[in-house]
Amino acid sequence: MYYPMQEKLKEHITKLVPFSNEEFGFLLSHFEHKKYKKNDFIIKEGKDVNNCYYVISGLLKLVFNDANGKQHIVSFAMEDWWESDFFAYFNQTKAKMSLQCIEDTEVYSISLKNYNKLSLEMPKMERFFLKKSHSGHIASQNRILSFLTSNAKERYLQLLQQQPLLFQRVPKTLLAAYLGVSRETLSRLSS
Amino acid sequence: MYYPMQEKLKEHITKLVPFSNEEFGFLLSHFEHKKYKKNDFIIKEGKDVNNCYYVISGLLKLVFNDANGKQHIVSFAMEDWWESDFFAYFNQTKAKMSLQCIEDTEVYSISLKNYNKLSLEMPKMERFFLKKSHSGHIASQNRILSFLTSNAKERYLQLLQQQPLLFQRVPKTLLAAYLGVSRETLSRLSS
DNA sequence: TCGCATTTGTGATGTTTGTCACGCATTTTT
DNA sequence: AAAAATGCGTGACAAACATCACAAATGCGA
Repeated sequence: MYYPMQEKLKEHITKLVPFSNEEFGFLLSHFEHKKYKKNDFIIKEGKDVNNCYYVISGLLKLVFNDANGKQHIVSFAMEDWWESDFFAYFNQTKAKMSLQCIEDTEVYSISLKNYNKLSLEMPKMERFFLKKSHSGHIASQNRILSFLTSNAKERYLQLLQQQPLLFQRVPKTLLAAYLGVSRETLSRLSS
Repeated sequence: MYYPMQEKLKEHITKLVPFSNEEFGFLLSHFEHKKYKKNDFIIKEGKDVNNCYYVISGLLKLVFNDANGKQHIVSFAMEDWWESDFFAYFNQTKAKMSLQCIEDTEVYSISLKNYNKLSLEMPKMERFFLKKSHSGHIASQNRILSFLTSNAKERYLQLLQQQPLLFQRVPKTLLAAYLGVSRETLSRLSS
């Protein structure tokens, strides 16, 4: 029997760190497969964050809601991304952000307990997590740099170039909340 | 004989992951101790990035210089911070940023070769690097959030609250380059 | 298919921030 | 000690961006 979801994760992981089929079967047993519908909350602000998520398919937004009711999008999590409210996850505190489905989404989830267990049992898996964390950190730094060096129009053009698919999949309002400009300004930039 | 610098690193590491004196001696042998003077470049844009640095004492800035000759400060690295141009370091490419001393600075440096060697030889050390990388990633996300949710004055006040020491140690011009505002605007905010 | 919510564009206006210019104090260099 | 560079504040003006208001278009559920 063929499991395309498993193959996706397997390729994703072994691209960075090689694993045999047996090893992969073992590490997979630490994950749970879950499906969510559009608009479902995977993580809700104020609640516990028990899991970290690998996106098999679909699209998520990691959102911070400020005191004025405005939403700010820290990241979009697409296919092959790992996402969570990492601070709350690793420190076992309540979520300050929400993780919500923009589209129907399939994920593998791993609890912190299993994350730690797996890291201890399989040093190669800890190596994988380390590499992923490095790229996440680097990606965040690049986003910081775009705020420092670029104005709204330039950030808009950079995103259009780097993630053209996003413009077909999410409403402009959300892109504005990601770019840090108002909806109206974004609308004027794109015309 | 007493080595205060070694003690600093030892405490810094064992706070997250415990090591015996023997183990620490072994891991320390993978590092080099170096001293730099104010204004020295530790990493220079366009050059190779052979090392990652732990700051024993002093103060560094991680800077990106844009096409217009403006400098943008990605981060200040103080005592107990780890810093490098991580993209260039892990991918063995030329530096896109510079790491320069704001004050006379002492560091421990580790080459990528030794970083990988150490990670393989001591799983606990890989665990330490993983935890450090997580906190770096989380810190970057918080910085992104401050750009999304706050205007110049609010970001200025947040920095003042979170890093009050910085205001005594670095010129306002650099703080402005970190906050993403012009020197003049920052000057008006603080008066 | 109808009705309603969501999405998007656009004008008018005000606020925030950047840029250029200047003066003066402080620090560094020679 | 003189000269040069750096740091810092401030005025005047321009550019970027937010906000409020409204209308048209689109999508989606009953």
